[in-house]
Amino acid sequence: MTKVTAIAIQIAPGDARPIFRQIVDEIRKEITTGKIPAGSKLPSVRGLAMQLTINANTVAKAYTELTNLGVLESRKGLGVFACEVTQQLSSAEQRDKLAQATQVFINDVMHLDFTPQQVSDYVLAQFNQLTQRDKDND
Amino acid sequence: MTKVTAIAIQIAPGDARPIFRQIVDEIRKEITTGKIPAGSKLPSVRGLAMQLTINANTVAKAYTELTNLGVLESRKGLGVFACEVTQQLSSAEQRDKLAQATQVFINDVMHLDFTPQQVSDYVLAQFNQLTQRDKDND
DNA sequence: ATTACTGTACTAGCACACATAGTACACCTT
DNA sequence: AAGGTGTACTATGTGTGCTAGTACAGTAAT
Repeated sequence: MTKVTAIAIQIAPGDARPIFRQIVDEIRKEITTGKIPAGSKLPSVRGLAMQLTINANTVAKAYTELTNLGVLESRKGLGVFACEVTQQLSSAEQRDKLAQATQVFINDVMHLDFTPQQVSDYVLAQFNQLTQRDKDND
Repeated sequence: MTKVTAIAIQIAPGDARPIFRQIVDEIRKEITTGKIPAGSKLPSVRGLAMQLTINANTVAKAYTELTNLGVLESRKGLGVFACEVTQQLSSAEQRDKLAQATQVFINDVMHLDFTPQQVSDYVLAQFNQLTQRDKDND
């Protein structure tokens, strides 16, 4: 039997995001950072639902979206697995996503009393810290 | 009669944000960048609703939120006006908001094939460009 | 005072997303 | 054959967004 990779998700009631989206974001992050190795098996929809004390359909919805994103691969009767390759977007699409996310981000922080340089520096620091922490956890 | 500052809002049907939020974001941005001068009068809830062909309640909802944010000031029977001072958040609250927005932003872009430095540079460029464009439009 | 304009506060209805619950089916391993 | 897997339904309840209509209080101009 393939070893099932445990997932340390915590559903936050105060989080504005719906439950299925919290699951999508968390699993995607853990796969991107390598916490969930490529090819490893994830908990079953019923198992993860039991663990998080939520409905199995909610987990299935998250898994479906992750499958459509190319992050997960599901095999009927077997389970869902982390994909080997996760990057299928073209350069143009990637620039598009970066531009869109940046616009939302700037719209959020432009009302604060920070200079563009301060914001940019903070982003860099946080981004690097996240990458560094993931390496430590390997 | 006080001159009413026109608002060049366009409601985008494809936008995922609800209508009242698009209004909030746009007005807040125009006030932050100075396109809407402090103290100037904004269109009435019914007027702006007519202009955007939406319901007056939706505009009222946006105005209420902007008033709670301290961006607008409303006077019964007179109208709503852009506030003089818009910053009432403490340093701690501002850092909090920056941290939260940054976390969401990184979570969005970390799946792309960009280095932290590239992302940080792009944020800086876009932020500066926005500030610059606003100065040009003065 | 009357009129017309302002913001504000309700109620009602409709549509949609989210989440739960239950059931059923096809697939795979044991 | 049995049990665990993903998947696909239906039904129900809840909350949000938006529209529509009505009503009320405040302000300004006449």
